[in-house]
Order: sequence, then structure tokens, then C-alpha cells
Amino acid sequence: MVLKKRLDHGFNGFQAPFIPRGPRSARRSCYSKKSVEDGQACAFELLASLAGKLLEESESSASSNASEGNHLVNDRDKQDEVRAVIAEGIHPGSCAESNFITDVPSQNSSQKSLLRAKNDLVIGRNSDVKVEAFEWENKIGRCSNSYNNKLVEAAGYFRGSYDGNVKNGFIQEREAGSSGFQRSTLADKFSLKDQLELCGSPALIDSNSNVKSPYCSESFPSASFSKHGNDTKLGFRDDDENFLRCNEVFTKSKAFRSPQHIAQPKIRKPLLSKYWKSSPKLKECELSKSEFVDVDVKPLNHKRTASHGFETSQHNTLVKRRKFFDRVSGVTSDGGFSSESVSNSPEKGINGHNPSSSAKLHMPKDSHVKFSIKSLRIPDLYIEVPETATVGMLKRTIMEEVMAILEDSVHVGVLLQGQKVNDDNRTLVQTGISCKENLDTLSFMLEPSSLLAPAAACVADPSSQCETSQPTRSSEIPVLESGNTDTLHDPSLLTNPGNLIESNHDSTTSPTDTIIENITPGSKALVAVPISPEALAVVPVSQKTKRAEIAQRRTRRPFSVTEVEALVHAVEELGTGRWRDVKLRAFENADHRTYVDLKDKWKTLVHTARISPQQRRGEQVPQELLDRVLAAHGYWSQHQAKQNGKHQAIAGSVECVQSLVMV
DNA sequence: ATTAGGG
DNA sequence: CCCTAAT
Repeated sequence: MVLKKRLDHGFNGFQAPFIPRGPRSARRSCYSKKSVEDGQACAFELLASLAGKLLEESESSASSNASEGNHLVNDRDKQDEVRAVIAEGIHPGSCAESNFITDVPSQNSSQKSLLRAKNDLVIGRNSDVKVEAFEWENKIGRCSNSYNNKLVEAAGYFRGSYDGNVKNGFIQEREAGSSGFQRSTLADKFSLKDQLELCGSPALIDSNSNVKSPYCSESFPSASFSKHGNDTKLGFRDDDENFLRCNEVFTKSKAFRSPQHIAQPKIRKPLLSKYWKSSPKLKECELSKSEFVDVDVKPLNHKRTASHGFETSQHNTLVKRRKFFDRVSGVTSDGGFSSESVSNSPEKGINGHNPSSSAKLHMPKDSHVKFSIKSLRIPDLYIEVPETATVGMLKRTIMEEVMAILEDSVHVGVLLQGQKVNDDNRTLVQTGISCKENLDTLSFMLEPSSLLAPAAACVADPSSQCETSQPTRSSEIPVLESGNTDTLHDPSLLTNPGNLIESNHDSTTSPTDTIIENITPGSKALVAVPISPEALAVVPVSQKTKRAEIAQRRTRRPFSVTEVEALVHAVEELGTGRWRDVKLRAFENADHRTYVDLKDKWKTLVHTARISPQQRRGEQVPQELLDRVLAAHGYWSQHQAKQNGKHQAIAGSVECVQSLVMV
């Protein structure tokens, strides 16, 4: 009945979706969400227990190496096991590559952190390649003195999960009903999720190409939507924090709503093993995606600050660390934790073309490859300090963050021609990394052990459910981008200068000046972030702060045109009364968009469409979209009216008949 | 948990 | 965006 009606009144020739509005439970199942979640949960339990074990063993192995061989074997097996689980599609993203790094005892010394970080960067356990000249250590050292901005690069690109995402995007039809729309092109069928996934990978971006996906652009011609599907080169930028496919495992976190994050990086690792051991069953909430959440790292945390040897007096200093992609806007393009490039050896003559390249591969006669990595940038820094903070405090704050990042366990991923090299056991030659090959297509990335850390965050305060503390770093930290990335310097990426801290590429001059310079209003390199009253308030670390933070409004996140398009498209198909379905269809992975948000956005869209263009504010939504909004809104209200009117009409007609009879 | 609507 | 009432 319902279904029939929808078909009868298809909107503008659209075929109405074949989504019967059954009971919610039933409807839910048609998205196969449950099973996916189960799979994820399952995977995570496994990951959890494995991780715990690994950590435990690594800890104990320090004191006893009696059964070291077994441990090694076991670890290997477990990792393979984990990989197997991941490979089953639970999260096809790059997280699958994340090895557990277990040798990360707490260290208080910055030096040790650096050294460890350096050691973690050895490329390929079984590889002949040695990291010979890790200049980045020097860089960092310099930075610690001079705050060379090169170190503090606020963002970068997510790379990875190319394969899986393309598959998801191009091949999968999540719902049978989505295939029958007249208007629907391949691209149209992309949910926002798919777009995000596709675009999230810079591996898709040919740096030598001028082709640029409109998704990258804040304002793009709406007409171009239908063509995206065929573009292999998609790029996407958004303030969204929920891009990473692998983040799905952390999604749906309630913690997202209650940003109560007190940093306790020091206790993270020790507690980690205990935590995972004792609580193999993790709630989603506990697996907080803290790294995707605004995380307030309070230097008030003495454990942390003291450990770094900073006398942090900044009761009112607030450091926010966000997920990699948050606040990407306006950031340089070539990656976060990244050196500027990798270039071939001088022998190949390529290095000459790129004198600024910071990493060089030398290939002497013995066929050994030497990597020189000049500098690394640190992504994912979002720092807030009050205006009254001193420059020194700012420096210390940044330094803390930097050191904290370096302390985190990271490992290196290798990309060859944009493809991840997953097999650690293959030789370089087999993999295609040899003196003869195109080494300029080789790139590396730093990856934190993101699978482990988020849970630890919850350990900080067991009393409160999801009070996560220290976030992990970004799930994926590109490093050592090879090749030129000029096309990524898209001006459209610089549209939202607010709330970001960015390093200055070319700041080779007096770094001290640089930072002062950069903090000047208007400077693109470092934008002073307005601080919230809550953060400014100097209160004892008590419930006051807590309450204030919990009660804090969600950060405003204007809908991008892309999102609007997705919304409009979904509403066109689903109507205005099914926000949950809209959410599931088009914003499933955009966890910060609730169905209420979507509904509200639609409301404002309708309003926007009705007012004159002059009255509109913010990012201009293409008129074409607004027209569609009005059309769809009109259609669906009418449709709804008909629905209602049906019964009334019946009643009315009865009355009518009655009255006729009476007359 | 969703939906609808006011603030 | 938030809050709430009503489903």
C-alpha cells in the first residue's frame, strides 16, 4: 500500500525508493549494519586481547628473555591473525597495516623519545635498506630550540585504503533501491561516505595532473556532479573527522558528545595492557574515537607536563588535538608527518631538479639504498592558548605536543606508486624498490599504533564512562611524500583559516621570529584561535571544568556543498520525514552529522532557498541545489499532505456523501 | 531511538 | 545547534 503510493507519486520521474517503512528493527537490518558492527566488535575484541598480550609480553620480555623465541613467533602469529581479521574487510583501510609497537616504555626524556622515534623508523624489518641519515632528528632538535615551523605542520593528507574504497565506491550498491533513479549516475549513487572514502586518499591524486575533483573545492559547479564517478582522481577536503575508513571501528562513540579528555599519555602504555587484559569486551563507547574528537589536553595534567620537564604554569592553556583531517583547511598539502619529498639519487640526476628535496636516496655500488630524510612534519596539532598566554607558554605548549607525538608509537608504512606495500617479507627488488626503479614514486608514512591507544584513553578515569583523555595521533600520518605535490596546493584548501595551526614551509629563517610572526593575526601560517570562555576561565581542575566542557556546544560545522548535495539527493529520494534513513544513506560515515542535524540543515536549506541570494550567508550553495531543495520540499510536503489527506478525504467523502444524502 | 518543531 | 515533546 505504502509502497504502491510511492511509486504512483514518484518525484519528478524519480522512482521512489524501494524501502518499505517497516518496523525500525526490520529496516535497520536491511542496511546490514548490525552484522558489520558485530564484525567490528568481534575484530576489536580480538585486537584488544592480542594487543594486550603483545604489550604484556613485551613488557615482561624486558626482564625475562627466557622464551623470547616463542614470543617472537607468537607475536608474529598474532599479528598475522590480526591482519587476517582486518583483511576480511572489517576495515580495509590503512589501519590494517598498523603493527603493534610494543617496545614503548614510558620515557620522560625528550632525547629518548627522539631516539625511540628514530628507531621506530627503520624501514622494513628484513630489509637491507637502512635509514642512514636521519636528519629529522636534528630537525626536531632544532625545532625544540627554535620552533622551526617545519616541524609543526598541522595537517596533511590521508592516504591509504585506496583499493578497498574504490571498490566500495564503485562496485557496491548498498541498497537495491538506489539503482533505479533516472537521474542517478554512477556518481550520484555515491553516498557521501563513498565520496569521502574515495577522496580521502591522496594516492588518488595525481600530483602532476590538473584534474581536480570538485569535492576538493568549496565552491564548484554543481553541474559537474555527475561526472565524478569516472574520475580516478578525486580529492576531498572537509572538516570532517570521520574520514578514515578504519575509524569506523571507533565510531558511534558517545564520547563524541562528551569531550572530557584529560591527557594522560604517561600512563597510557602501562595501563594499556592491563586494560585490554581485564576488559576484552569493549563497548563502543570505550573504544572511543577520541582521536577524532576534539580533545582537550590540559597541561594541568601534571603527570604529563612534569614528565616533559616543562614547568607548565598555564592553567589556562588549552591544547586541542584533533584528528588528522580536522582543520585541514588551509594546510599545506604534502602530508602531515612528512618530509618534503624523497628524490632519487644524484646519480639518476633527478635530485638536481629538486634541490629542495629533503630526502635523498643514495645508491652506491653495493646496491644499498640510503635514505636521507630531512625533516618531518607533525600533523594534527590543534592548539589553543588564551590571548594572555605568553609566547613562551605557546612555545612550551607546542613543544609538549610535539614531544607527545614523538613519544607515541609509530611505525612506517611504505607506498610505492601510491600503493601500500603490505608484505614486509618481500625484498626490495621484489617489491620494486631498487636502484633501477622509479624511486620517486616511493613514499613513506608514519602510522601511529592507532588501534591501541584510543582504548587506553578511557583508562584515565574509570569512574566516568567515556571520559577519554589523550587522543591518539591521527590514524594515518603520511610521511616522506615523494614526487611533487604542487597541484595539491589548492587555494580552495585555504578557505577556512580558522582554528588551525600550520607551519611555514619556507621558514628557514630565524625561527623564533617566525613563530612570533606567524601568530600575527592574518598570517596564514599560524592563526590565533579564539578561545572559549570555558577554557579561559581559571578554575581548579574540578567539576567546574568538567561541567563546562561537557556542556560545551558542539563545534559548529557548516555543511559543505558536497554535503548539501548528498543531503539533497538523499531527501529527493527518501523524503523529508525519514532523517534516519537519510543519515544512513548519505551520511553514514559522517558521525558528526546526526539525523537531527540533517533535518535541521534541510530546514535551513529550505529557508535559504526561499530568501533572496543577497540575504544568504556563508558558503554559497549553488542555486541549482537550492532549486532542487525547493522542488523536493514541495513535492514531499505535497506527498505528505496527500498521505494525510487520504484519510481525511475518505472521511470527508463520507461526510460529503452523508451531506448529499441528507440533502 | 526517531521525528517534528520551536528557540 | 540545542532542547523538548511526542511517538
